[in-house]
Amino acid sequence: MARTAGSHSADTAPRIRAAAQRLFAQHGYAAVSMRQIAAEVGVQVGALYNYTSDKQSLLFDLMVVHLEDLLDALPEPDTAAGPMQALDEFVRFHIRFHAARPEEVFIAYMELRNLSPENFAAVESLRRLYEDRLTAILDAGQARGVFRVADTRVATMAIIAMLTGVNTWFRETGRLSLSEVEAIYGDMTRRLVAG
Amino acid sequence: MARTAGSHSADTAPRIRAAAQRLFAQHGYAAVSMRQIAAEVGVQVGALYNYTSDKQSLLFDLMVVHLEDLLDALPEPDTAAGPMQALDEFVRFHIRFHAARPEEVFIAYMELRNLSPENFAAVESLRRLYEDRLTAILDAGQARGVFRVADTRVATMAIIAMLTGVNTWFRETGRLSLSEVEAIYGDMTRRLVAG
DNA sequence: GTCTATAGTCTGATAGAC
DNA sequence: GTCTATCAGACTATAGAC
Repeated sequence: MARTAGSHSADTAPRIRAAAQRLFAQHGYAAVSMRQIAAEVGVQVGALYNYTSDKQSLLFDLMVVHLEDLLDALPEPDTAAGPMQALDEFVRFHIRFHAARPEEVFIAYMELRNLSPENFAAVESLRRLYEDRLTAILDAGQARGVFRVADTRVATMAIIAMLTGVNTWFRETGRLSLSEVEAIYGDMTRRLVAG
Repeated sequence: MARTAGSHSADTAPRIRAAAQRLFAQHGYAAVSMRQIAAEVGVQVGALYNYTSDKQSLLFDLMVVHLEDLLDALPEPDTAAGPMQALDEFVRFHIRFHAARPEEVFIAYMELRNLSPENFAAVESLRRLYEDRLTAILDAGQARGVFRVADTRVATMAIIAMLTGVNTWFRETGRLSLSEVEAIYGDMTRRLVAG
């Protein structure tokens, strides 16, 4: 595959993605200029528009890929194992996945209002699919009498908020290891829903 | 008290505050211009600088006043009543206070990275004081054997994240009333820490 | 206290050379 | 595919008239 004249690097596209992600997470979408992104990549601003139609779709792509990765990576519950183990697996997965991607998570939560209405709707429906996976676990546990929850939808929102909150304070170099944190949150979540 | 020549309204200051709060919450600090704020108030942009030294201190003031109000409004635990009741009161207070101030809460969480380093430190120390109030309740309950928590600091962060998350989905016109929500979260929190 | 005018800089996006 | 140059407008903050 011959390079087009003037092409200096075959992987400009992922480098633009990475630069946008880093800068959006650090300064916020609205505060970052296309020129800043170009400088981080090492190209001039005009070159960015070979890879993205505009700044908005740079943000939208980051969010969609993140949420699609999240949905793809979430393990299917082992129906033979029961709801309690499914819940435990969800908790550990959520914490591990989110701790590994602090920038993506930050952007996905903080920049929702900078999406166009259509893009916002698309992102929200992906997020809703993820929430539904936890609600299904809670409903199954409730039906079998393993869980006793006043409202599975409210419990879903409560648990996800609690788990995602880990990203606001957890540091690799901190007092607790990630697996200790997983264990503590696993315990808290079990107690939250136990029948 | 005579009006200065050219003064059209004695309460321009609070109207600037209100406009900044509304616009920052809706569009984000970085996306809002001083001209937009001035237009919302009904003055020209130059007039704003009679009331604020710059855009940054507009944001900082909103956050500080919000957090000071929060700390002032938080009831002192009734030491005779015991930790379980203190926890319940904290939960209900937190949900009620935050539900009543969605804009302030949104700004206080989303715009931290737009604070200057000194302003960020000041805001973080106020937030820390609030967190400490919950940690103290958990420590007291732990000491008396009423609570059984693996780590009171982690439980503090988990509970506050869970409670604050209510603001992302609760609507006055929704399926549940605010007092129903308070009751559900009160129950979940008790189970989270129960000994 | 509010106005208008302005300084100096930055913005997203495009056109056309190479 | 990347570059330079450019458009048309917006930005924060200030100065000085009233």
